[in-house]
Amino acid sequence: MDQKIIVTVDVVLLTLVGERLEVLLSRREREPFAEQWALPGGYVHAVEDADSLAAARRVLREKASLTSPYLEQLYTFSGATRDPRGWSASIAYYALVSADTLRPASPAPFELWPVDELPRLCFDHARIVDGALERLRGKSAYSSLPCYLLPPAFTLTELQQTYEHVLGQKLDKSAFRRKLADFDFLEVVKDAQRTGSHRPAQLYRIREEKNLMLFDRTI
Amino acid sequence: MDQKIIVTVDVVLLTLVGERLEVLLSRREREPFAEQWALPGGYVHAVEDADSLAAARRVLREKASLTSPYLEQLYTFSGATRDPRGWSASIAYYALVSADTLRPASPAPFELWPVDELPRLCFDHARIVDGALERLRGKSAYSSLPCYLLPPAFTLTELQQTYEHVLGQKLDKSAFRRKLADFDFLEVVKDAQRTGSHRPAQLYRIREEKNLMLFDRTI
DNA sequence: TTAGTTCGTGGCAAAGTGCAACTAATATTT
DNA sequence: AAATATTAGTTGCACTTTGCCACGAACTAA
Repeated sequence: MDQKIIVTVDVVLLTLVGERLEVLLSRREREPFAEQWALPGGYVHAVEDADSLAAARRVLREKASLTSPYLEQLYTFSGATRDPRGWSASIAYYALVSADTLRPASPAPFELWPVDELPRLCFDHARIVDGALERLRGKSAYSSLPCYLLPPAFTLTELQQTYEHVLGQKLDKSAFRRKLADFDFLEVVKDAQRTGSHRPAQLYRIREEKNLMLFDRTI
Repeated sequence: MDQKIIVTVDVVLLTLVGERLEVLLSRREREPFAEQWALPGGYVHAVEDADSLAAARRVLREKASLTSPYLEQLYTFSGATRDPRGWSASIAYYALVSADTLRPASPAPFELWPVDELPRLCFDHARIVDGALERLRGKSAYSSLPCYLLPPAFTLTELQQTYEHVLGQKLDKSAFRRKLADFDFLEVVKDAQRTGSHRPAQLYRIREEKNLMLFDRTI
């Protein structure tokens, strides 16, 4: 080994609050940059973490009490100058959760910030957030990724609006539903409807055997 | 820092030889696994490498005398058990080059192996190769990535065949050319034709201002 | 009952795609 | 010199997919 290298994981946890994507930030407890806003993260613990995914899960568990959101490796940001302590590599992950997942812990050591009104972030964390947004938006056009921003059961209109907010464009209702039917990764939740102020809407969920679906064309 | 962590870069260099994708492998010079086949790679040098991309470039320069191929970060493979020396993280990159780029250095410390007839590889390098192939194949369906498996100037038939070999399926000639025209990232090389045993073919190159193009639909 | 709103589906014109035939340009053969 | 073979590049057309809009269905509220 050439010299000691700092290895951390950082997690970009995204959720949809109303029409806006928000990201979970926490105040750093230690130097450098103590008290400033940063992504939840920390050193990889070689004794405790089997791999970097396990480290990311641990971070989410410790900082946001989350157990199993959608979690995917994003990119590794590295270099000599991104951390004042020395040459560092941050293995970045991004996580998607429904907004209500975060409600319970209210007096929490974290806050949700809209992605287009972020405070100044430590290190290169602003770039990491940008990378996560680019990945989310790019991948959402041809995958079922936005489902993970919703609770387990949702209506087709809710799903369409989620796609619209993530992609930043309106979609056609009938074309959207035709494609959902073609791709065939949802199933109706029997006898479950979203009952509101008007005609009730059928609830759907991701079919159990399907995980993230990649489509052969755009949604 | 919790404990010392090994940080390396490994590069999956892919090229198209005839109809088959091949990957560059080299024999390891040191323990562990000395003399066995592995991806070109090595420790990140904190003093020498500005970041992991620079480290990957250095590896390619040292092991394959390559200066500027298409080079993109793939994924970071990490964990306590993938390297017998301890907890390690390999920041993996993949590179694409045209076959003729590798011809010059003939008595070289590396060999090209067809991706579906690989020898036993060290560490988890077989998984890393799989990841690179998955990325290449996935991304090729909606991007100009396969261009980088060709020399700077090429005919449209050569480009179509490259797509076909990477994607593993035949494409329609007229639809393929219509889409190339729509996406508009190629330009004719004036007065340059591939002259063979029959009708000559116009040579094209990637338009200078365009880098990797992502299409809004499949090629 | 009636009006208002959202859910869900169907029709249709326009755009995109797959298939095959056609013309063009060259080398090779006769 | 003419005919043949082969690859390059284009065109026409049927078929599929998409975008747009409207309609009926189901519920709440007045």
